Amino acid sequence: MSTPPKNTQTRTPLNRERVALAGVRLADESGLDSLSMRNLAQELGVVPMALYKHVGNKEELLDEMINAIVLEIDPLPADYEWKSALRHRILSSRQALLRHPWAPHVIESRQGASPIVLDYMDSLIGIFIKAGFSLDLTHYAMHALGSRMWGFIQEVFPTPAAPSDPEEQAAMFAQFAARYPNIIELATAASHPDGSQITQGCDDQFEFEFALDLLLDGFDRLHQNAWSSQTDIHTSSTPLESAVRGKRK
Amino acid sequence: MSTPPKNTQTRTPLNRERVALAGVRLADESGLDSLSMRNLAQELGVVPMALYKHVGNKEELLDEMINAIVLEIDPLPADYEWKSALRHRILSSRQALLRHPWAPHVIESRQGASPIVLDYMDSLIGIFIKAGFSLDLTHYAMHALGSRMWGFIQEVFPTPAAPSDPEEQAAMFAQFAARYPNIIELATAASHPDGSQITQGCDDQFEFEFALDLLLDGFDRLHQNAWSSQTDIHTSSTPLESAVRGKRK
DNA sequence: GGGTAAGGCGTACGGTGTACACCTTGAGTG
DNA sequence: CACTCAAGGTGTACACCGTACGCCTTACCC
Repeated sequence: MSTPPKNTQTRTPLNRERVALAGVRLADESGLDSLSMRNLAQELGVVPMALYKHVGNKEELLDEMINAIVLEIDPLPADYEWKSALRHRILSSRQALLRHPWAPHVIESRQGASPIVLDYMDSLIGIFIKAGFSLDLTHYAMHALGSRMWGFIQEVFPTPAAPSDPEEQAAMFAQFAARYPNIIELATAASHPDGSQITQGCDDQFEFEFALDLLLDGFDRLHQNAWSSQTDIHTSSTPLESAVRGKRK
Repeated sequence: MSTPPKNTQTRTPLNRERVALAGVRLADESGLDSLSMRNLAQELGVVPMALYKHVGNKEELLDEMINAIVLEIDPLPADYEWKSALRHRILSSRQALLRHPWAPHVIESRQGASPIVLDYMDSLIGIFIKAGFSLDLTHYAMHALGSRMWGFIQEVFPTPAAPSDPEEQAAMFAQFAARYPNIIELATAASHPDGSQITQGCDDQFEFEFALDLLLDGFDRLHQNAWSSQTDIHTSSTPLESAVRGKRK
């Protein structure tokens, strides 16, 4: 019987990390839809079931892929001012996620954070606490950040692609303007503002920082006004109003 | 040949809406994972491929299911003040989505809004515009709302379930406290605050309204200060600061 | 009554995740 | 050296998925 080519030395055995990294690469290059256990196995020159010696199931694979990305986030500087530290951390996370466009969708589908993910969240909470925020306010601030703590926010504001044919485009535009006057007004204003500075429709980065700073400034104000969910909850139908406008009486 | 039982009158023919509604029901009762074309067909007493006479493909089915939910949202009152109108509309959307826990995940997975979804967004934009908001600010405000305009926000703040065995639980707690001191501090504070008013860990509704009001108040302040992305963008590294703190100078 | 089209049916294909049994290899030990 | 044993890779098989394609039944209209 003919001996197969001896490639024993080229075959370094797989492990959890190499599988996860290959998963990240495959998703980066071919999209999340292409990330099947079969495709991934082929990419690694291995039979599909071999992967299960390392990851248990596909969910675990996805968990591990997220871990790999979270580890790309910049560590905390030693000394910092809370707002800029949060800002920097979150924008760094955003950069990491922008390198892996499939990641937000996967993060949202996780249930139960891995230790590495918990490390990240613990560090964010630590920033608030170290700055003297009450645990109460810290709690709600973290919830208010939501997925923004990862540097992304679900884009639920689609811009339907216009057809290329100009005539058809005009017809569709007219039809659109009739039914959605406000959307059209917004869209046309954004495409050529006064200064004609904004070229394409949207500036994702600016939009993100706009909302992030709005939240951070809001936290700041509540913190300085010693906001508390306990004292506030029954004094106003909108619980923030009194604190936000300054403690009146 | 034996004639099959004549049930012609009981069999009302399917249509797009009935299929969508059945899909909503099935997802409500059995979860989104159980919503396969096969299961849905069985629920309707029909063969799987029959559905494709009405919906084209599964994505279309999901689109239609979302439409059905959006139509549950309260209509706009005739006269309104912008902040309470937005608040009411969004909280009403939240109520609709709470009845269908699978909906957020589906909404996020959509690309390209249906006419009915666009109607909803157009109405939100209209609230801002009618209140005199600049198109500029309206644009960023809508983005800042993100998925919050639907009344949900991705919960990326999991609370891993504690094991039932008390001894094991204590061990896990100690281990947790060592690695995630801030998370533990937050969690223990939330579970028995000063007034011991909060019973369970979190109050979703309050958390949601906290963040919503924080944003709405922020929009309000920017609007009153005549905020603009153009004038602001180069005067401060954090674009909001100058406007938020009041136009100094 | 004959044509027509809508709507339901049946089969089949290629894809998925993964359970289970098997085989190969290399290190450790008598 | 021979033996064991476990880790890691293999192969087959199953249930399920979305859906393409062709056929058949039924209701209606001229």
